[in-house]
Amino acid sequence: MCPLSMQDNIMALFYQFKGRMLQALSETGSSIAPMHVKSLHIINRKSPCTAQDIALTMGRDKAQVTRLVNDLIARSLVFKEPNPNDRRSQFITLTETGQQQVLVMAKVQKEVMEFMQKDISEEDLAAFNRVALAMTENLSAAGE
Amino acid sequence: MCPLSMQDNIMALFYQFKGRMLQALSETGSSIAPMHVKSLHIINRKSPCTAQDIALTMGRDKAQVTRLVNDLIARSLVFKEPNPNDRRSQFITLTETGQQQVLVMAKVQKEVMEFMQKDISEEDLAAFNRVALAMTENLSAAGE
DNA sequence: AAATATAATTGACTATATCAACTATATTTA
DNA sequence: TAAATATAGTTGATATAGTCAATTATATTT
Repeated sequence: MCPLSMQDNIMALFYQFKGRMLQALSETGSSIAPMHVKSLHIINRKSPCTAQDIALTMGRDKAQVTRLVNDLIARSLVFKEPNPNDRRSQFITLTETGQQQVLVMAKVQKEVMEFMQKDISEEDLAAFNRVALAMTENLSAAGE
Repeated sequence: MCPLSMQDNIMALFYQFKGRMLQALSETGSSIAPMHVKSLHIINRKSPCTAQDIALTMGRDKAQVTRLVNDLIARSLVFKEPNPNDRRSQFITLTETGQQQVLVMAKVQKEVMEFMQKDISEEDLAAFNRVALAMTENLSAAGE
């Protein structure tokens, strides 16, 4: 259990996971970028959703979110409505097409996850999940 | 053990890990980009190392590698020598400064890893590591 | 010797990401 | 309530990451 070899394992897993997700996504035929996928998921989960919500959830710059949302609007995946509580901000909502896209992406994610978990026991998966959660908590605690 | 919640856990872990590594790296004072770090590790491990080796190991474009190596040379972290076996290519080697930089980066990685593993038992870590390896194998098998 | 392959470079381009300045609105406080 | 301050979002400039096609100089194959 040497920390360095574990580092390598984690990095390799990250790398493979990312690559597989990208490939699976491109195989759906929809030429949608990873950042677009993440934004759509956030918009799908949080309602109402403002640009600020997206920026905070993704931990990214407001400027980038503005451009991201503009791209999504240009692709007819989302639209904006005025926020009745605050005239500075707007609510961002999925269009019909956007909702369909979210379904496709969820399916792709599920398939990659299932492929990744093939031949791994329920107990092992549960343990992995539990440790991953503990690690995430350790890392996020480091911030403050 | 629902696949979707596990997906979220993995993504969150990846995100936190990446962020912590970036932060820890910037705290060393060396303003070095992630891709530079990766290249230095590769050059450190493989000797002799050509631009082609870096491109293959990182799975990136040759053009990008050329520019990456030029940056590293400009920062006096590596240098080039003629490859005696092939006059088209050159060997890329760490300078003294480059070797020091690799040591600093390895220390940073180790610290983040240890922080991440805090209060997690040896058994759990071993299980995590084993499952991570199995998952990586599943994912890489998917390619062919 | 000619054709083909490979290593590296360069130019042009696109995507991703961040910072600082700005506009418009909200909120706080004096 | 008027002035100061904070916040939501946009824009411009710039940096980093990544790709494609063309080119040069060697190597290898036929």
